[in-house]
Amino acid sequence: MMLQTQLADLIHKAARKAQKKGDLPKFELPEITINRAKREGQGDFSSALALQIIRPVNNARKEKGERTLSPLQVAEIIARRMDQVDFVSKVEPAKPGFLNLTIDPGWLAAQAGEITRVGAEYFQVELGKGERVQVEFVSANPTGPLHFGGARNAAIGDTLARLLENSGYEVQREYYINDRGAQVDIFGETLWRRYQQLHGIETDIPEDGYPGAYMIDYARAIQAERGDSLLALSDEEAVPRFRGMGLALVTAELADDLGMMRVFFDNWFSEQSLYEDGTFEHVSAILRDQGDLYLKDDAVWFAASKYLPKSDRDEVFIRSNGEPGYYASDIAYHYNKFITRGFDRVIDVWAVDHQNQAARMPAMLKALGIDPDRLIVVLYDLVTLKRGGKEVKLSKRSGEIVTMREVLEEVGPDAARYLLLSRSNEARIDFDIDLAVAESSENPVYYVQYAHARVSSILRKAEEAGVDYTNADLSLLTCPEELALLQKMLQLPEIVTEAVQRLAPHHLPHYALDLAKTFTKFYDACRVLSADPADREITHARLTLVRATQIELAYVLDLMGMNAPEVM
RNA sequence: GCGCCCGUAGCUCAGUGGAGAGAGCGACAGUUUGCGGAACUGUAGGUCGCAGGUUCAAAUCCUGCCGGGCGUACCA
Repeated sequence: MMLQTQLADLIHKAARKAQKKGDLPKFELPEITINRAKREGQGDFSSALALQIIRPVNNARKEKGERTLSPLQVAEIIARRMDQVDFVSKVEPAKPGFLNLTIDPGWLAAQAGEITRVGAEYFQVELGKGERVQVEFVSANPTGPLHFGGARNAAIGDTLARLLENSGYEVQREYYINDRGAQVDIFGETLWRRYQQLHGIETDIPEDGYPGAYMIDYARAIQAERGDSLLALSDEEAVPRFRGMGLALVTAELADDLGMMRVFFDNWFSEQSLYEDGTFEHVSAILRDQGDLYLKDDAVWFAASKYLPKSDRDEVFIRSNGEPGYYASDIAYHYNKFITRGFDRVIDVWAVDHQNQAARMPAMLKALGIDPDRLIVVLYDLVTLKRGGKEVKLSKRSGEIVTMREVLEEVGPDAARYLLLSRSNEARIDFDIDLAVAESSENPVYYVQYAHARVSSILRKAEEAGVDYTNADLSLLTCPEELALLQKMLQLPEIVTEAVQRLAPHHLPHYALDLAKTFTKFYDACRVLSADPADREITHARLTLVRATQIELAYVLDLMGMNAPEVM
């Protein structure tokens, strides 16, 4: 159990006991929150419980005609009722009413041994209890290569999935393929025209088609496989054929590109399939039977406003041309997620320009009888690319785009993932290519990985020297840098909990940098390896601490989908 | 116009109810015959956009305003 949870339990029990024994009046206690101390002399953790409950305490006392208490006195009362435990060495009430707790240094030192014994599991928090959650992300239109903006989606979605997997959730990663509708029809037609052009036929691509050169590459791939055998097709025959072949090419390419980013999907879900397997029909029937659909201006509308008290906006369900609207697909898709496949929770990762769409999701879920809280849409802001201090446009009017692949080839997946994760979802990112490739101190990616390489180097040297530190006397770990490192290490479960509960993966890179920093300070202050026999014991203890650090650094890097290099 | 998000150190950003607001980079001044110097130490730098309010306690919650981004389709 997380240290803070244990401390909160301890204080809760003490307060309850004080109430039972009559030291404090009886009333429902608030949830106990534990804060990390910010400065020296305030212990390691604190609780402000006494301040929070001062009013009900004194109200009750006044009713009984008793004298009122100060928050500090209440803190003292709680402190007196606290159980003795091995991990807390000091409990100090402090003005104006805090309760400061100090972690026992001996217990702290012993955790280095626990970590080496248990491994990365030591840092895992059981939050999911086996809950099945789907993370749907990227889901870019399958009409061309992934542009670099999609890389942020990939980094966020995949890291959320990793966080959840390591916190007791059963996770599925899904890519939703928008393989039907006008967009892909035009894509198919463009491809067909490009194919014809390759064979010397004079024809233009559609006006609102896809002008990018990559379309010619796809046409070449088809040409390579089928030669000119498809030229005889009529337009009516060709467009769907080319649409299908193009989609297959693009999805294979998407999977390949995402693999470069170390992102792998468990499932690629076809939008079209919702219309082939009857889901759409079924959902339509449900809504129709509930009276949620109505006809207006030759289109069928879904009465979304019925389910959202603050909104008077309805959504087109079937357009006047007879084609289902995008929202209709979304209803069917989420019916499939929650009802057909029965996920307990679904996370959709969308760019912020889909904010309105996100706001409309609760209405459909309510109409389907699904608790809207089971779906969380994670919105993230856009990415701009910078090179030489200047912004590089991700997509140009010519149809050319800066692809995720070309950026990855330049900066590598580690730097890309770290930098794309390092800002909160709502913040816009300026991705500086020059910084991403810089092998210098200004690049945090290298600082973190370098710490791991350095740790590995020490352990490698120890192994070469045949040092066996398995039964080290960890009580020797007493200097400030050693204890600071241990404190920092034990913070990870809090960070992970925060990241999972708020679906905010940006806490990871910040923590990783912090951890690397704290280790490097220890490294600088405390010599680990020594040939002097007098240093034998302390060397063994410190090697245990270094090994524990290695386990944790590797784990944090893995949560971010990054490599933990032993040599750089 | 309306809706959502953002506004914190020179720059890039953490911090969403707890004590005196943090980190990285940059600037300045130092450190080093050892485990990887891609290092370490120190200094300077802030009306937390502005104004009210709630609270024992506000960068954090509420209201209004200012500035910026995004959105406001029978597109996905």
